[in-house]
Amino acid sequence: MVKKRIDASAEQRILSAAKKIFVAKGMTGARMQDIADAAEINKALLHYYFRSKEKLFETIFKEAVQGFLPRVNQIFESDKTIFEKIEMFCKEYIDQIRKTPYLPIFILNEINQQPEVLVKKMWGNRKPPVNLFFAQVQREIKQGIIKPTHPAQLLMNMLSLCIFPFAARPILEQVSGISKTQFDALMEERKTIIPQLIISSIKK
Amino acid sequence: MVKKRIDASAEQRILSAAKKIFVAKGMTGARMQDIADAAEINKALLHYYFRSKEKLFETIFKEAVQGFLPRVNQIFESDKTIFEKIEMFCKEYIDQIRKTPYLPIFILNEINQQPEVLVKKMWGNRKPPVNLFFAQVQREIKQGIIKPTHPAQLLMNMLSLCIFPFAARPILEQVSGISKTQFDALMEERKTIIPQLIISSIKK
DNA sequence: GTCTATAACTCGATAGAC
DNA sequence: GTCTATCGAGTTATAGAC
Repeated sequence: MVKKRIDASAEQRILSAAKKIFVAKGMTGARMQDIADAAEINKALLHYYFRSKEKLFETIFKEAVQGFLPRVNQIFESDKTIFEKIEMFCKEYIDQIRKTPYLPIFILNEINQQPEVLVKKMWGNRKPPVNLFFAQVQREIKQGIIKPTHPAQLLMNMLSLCIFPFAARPILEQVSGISKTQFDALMEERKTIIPQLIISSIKK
Repeated sequence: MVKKRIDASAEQRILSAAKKIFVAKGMTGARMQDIADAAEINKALLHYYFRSKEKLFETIFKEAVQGFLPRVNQIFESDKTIFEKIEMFCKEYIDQIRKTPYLPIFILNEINQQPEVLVKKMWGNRKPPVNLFFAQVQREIKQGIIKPTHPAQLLMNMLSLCIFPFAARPILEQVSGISKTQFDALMEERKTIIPQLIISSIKK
């Protein structure tokens, strides 16, 4: 039961390599050999640590999704106005996606492949505190702070505007002829543009 | 060289089945056997009509993308104000995606898998008339009709708000606990909400 | 724990009869 | 054109030595 802990342990190297390969090629496109090569270990070790490709994938998928949420949850659970939360959310989210720009399309695609299975595995029993957000929106509507708006529309707008450009990046760059650096600059600008856009649409 | 043209020809049935399977499972996830079954023909016939899986995929992919664009192109090329074009685009686009809601995530994912190859195959030499749109935006900015805005930001906003909800549909439904019918109603509402949102952000 | 070798199986592709 | 049968490459997974 004793494992090497010199350098990164084999298990850790596998996890990191598997994440890289699965995110790049998807569940069906990734091969165990690719992962073994990236981890610089033997293929058989993958099965020693994680019984099967599917188990390994599940581990990676959970990890990927959960690494994506906690900071965002903090914002929703905090004690701020909707306006403040929207602004914090967009800035935080864009910065976070920038670090792992291929994660959104990976998650979206895999969930579309097997929605019931994966959605359950992602959150188990506790979902992100969207209900808190929805409740706050409805409260502030009643208080006359913001215009009547379906909270789901608000959420869709925030997520769409922050995430989609990364998922469509190759198309956008090609179609509109913008460079990598221009794209980065545009995304930086979006950290202020998006909150403005959304807030001005609901502010009374 | 004579082919059966009774009912749908084998070739047509293959194309339709292949589209269904490829869109649902992606290039790597789809199997030729699945496609043959869906088309109710033998696996060998797939190779008779389309030499290989890759060729068949390319055919489907091109068809899928090109079926997605012409109506949209018409709008951009038309002789309207930016405000009118934005409104027409969003309404038209949402209606179109509704008919094939799995197409966006399929296209986004496949392009992320092999960006250079597929982007070229999609448009060959002629890209969608995004440059026309960009030019018009810049013209109307100079004329003082709309606020200074990077045209690419405007395009990203339109595409994001229209497309993303479909790509993230399973997550959105699960996380925010909305039903299929509620989702449909929300998307119908978005046909007017999105243009309002975007136009009010650029109107002087 | 880590490796080599190989079993067991899937899948794209082809040969060849009709 | 359409089918059955089968090949051969590639992949997941396991057995067994060290």
